Amino acid sequence: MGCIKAEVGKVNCKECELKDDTICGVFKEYELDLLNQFIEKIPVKKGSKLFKEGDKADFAYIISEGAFMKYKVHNDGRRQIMAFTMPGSIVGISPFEEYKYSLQALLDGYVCKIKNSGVEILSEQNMELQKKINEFLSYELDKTQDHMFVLGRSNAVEKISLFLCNIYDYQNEYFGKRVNNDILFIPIRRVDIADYLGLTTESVSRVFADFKKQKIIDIVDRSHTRILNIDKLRAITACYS
Amino acid sequence: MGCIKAEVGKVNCKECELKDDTICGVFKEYELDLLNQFIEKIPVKKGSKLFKEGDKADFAYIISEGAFMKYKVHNDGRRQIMAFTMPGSIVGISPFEEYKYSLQALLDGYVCKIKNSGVEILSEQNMELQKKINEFLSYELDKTQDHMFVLGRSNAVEKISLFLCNIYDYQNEYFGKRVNNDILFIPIRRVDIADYLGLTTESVSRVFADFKKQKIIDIVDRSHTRILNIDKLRAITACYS
DNA sequence: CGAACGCTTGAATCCAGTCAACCCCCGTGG
DNA sequence: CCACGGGGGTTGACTGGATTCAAGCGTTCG
Repeated sequence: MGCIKAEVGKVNCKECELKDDTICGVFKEYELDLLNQFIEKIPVKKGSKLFKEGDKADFAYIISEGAFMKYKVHNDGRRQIMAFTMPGSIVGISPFEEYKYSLQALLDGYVCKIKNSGVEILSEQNMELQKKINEFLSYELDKTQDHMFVLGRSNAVEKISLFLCNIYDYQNEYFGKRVNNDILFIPIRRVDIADYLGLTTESVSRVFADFKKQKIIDIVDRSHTRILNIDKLRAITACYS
Repeated sequence: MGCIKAEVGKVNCKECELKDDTICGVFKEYELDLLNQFIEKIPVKKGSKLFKEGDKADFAYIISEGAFMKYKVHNDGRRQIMAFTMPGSIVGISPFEEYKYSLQALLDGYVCKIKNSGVEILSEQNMELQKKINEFLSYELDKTQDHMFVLGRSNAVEKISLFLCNIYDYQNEYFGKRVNNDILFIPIRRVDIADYLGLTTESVSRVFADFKKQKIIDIVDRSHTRILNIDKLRAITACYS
């Protein structure tokens, strides 16, 4: 992925390749030194949790490398994954005392850890940051509401189609010609896809198998799916245009 | 409801009984005069739409009286209601060019209409407002994510139970002893409840009938439901605690 | 190597959707 | 006054899509 593997610990925000794609982009050159004092870059192991729902919301995290999922679990074990979160995003930023969701890593990666109190200090001096956070939250809200539609009003085939289209578009937008656009890297287990789309693992498996039989996709391996007929996928999701 | 029926048109924000329950509460006494210049109070007819998804997002609205629903419709007619919105809330506030959802009135009421550009001007001078908007968005996001869980991981009985519990709690919190706490005023058609919960009208009807047979509720009329056994409802939704 | 995990597939089940009929209420207009 | 129509709601019979349960396979990893 196109981001630097900075040393762990203190980093130099000025040299961060990702900064213009994140919330850090609001800072002027001279402000980045200040930002540096609040930020620490730390590695994250696949499967580990940055925080859990109910934990004290002390830190926000800017994702530098890797991929994460936000989710809520109820006491009978049912889980709903709210969103997958990719490099450049900020998570855990919160005006609440406690986190409202849990965050788990899908891959090894790096995050820039910053005190939420630090964000607050910075944003009191930087109107642009406030505005950016606003925009970010509005954007998150809209994405979440779109996903509500998927959960409430789509069938299994439509859910998986849209899921694949979204990943296809993401991969094309962010990597362009640098990767094979037709092979999607999906480091997400079936059970996580299921909990994201409001299905069971079996149903996810069956729809994938069905798409394969129809030659819409090819299942390369657990985490790679080749798109053979994007038009057909788009047709299935046409009503979401 | 406990809010003033101000004259239509220009209003005096200083005298608004609702102001401390809304985003307007951030303004100092002397700032309310400035706010006045941006705000206009207008009546809203039941069934009318304040705006539709895709409309130019020129105005935000603070709900003074009435009740509204936010929703998205797809081109094949399927609809998902995102949330119901009550007095004190602000809707349509947006950093985007266009609204991302539609807003329709469930009841006759009043809203305070304010230019989004005005909100922007005000918030550049008032850090508290920015912060309040942030809090509001974070709160909305959390509520939305909770509802995602309902849509993705609950069955029909749980959905209706939670729906009723939420209204019960809302009514008790906001009206306290002033109204009969057991009779819920639900000015929402079955089809709207269905589109909110990801069900069909028939299913909603059936669950209501089932609850009635179990003496959990009594259906007074179309828009009034009496809660006979709140404990049983809470038990059904126990996993959401 | 064995155990655990993740994934797939099949068969049976069931919950919610679909289709259809009917009711009630209410407003309208002859 | 009543007839009519339409919107909203309910109920029943049937259907079907997704879940559940169960078995089996391949891969990974201690």
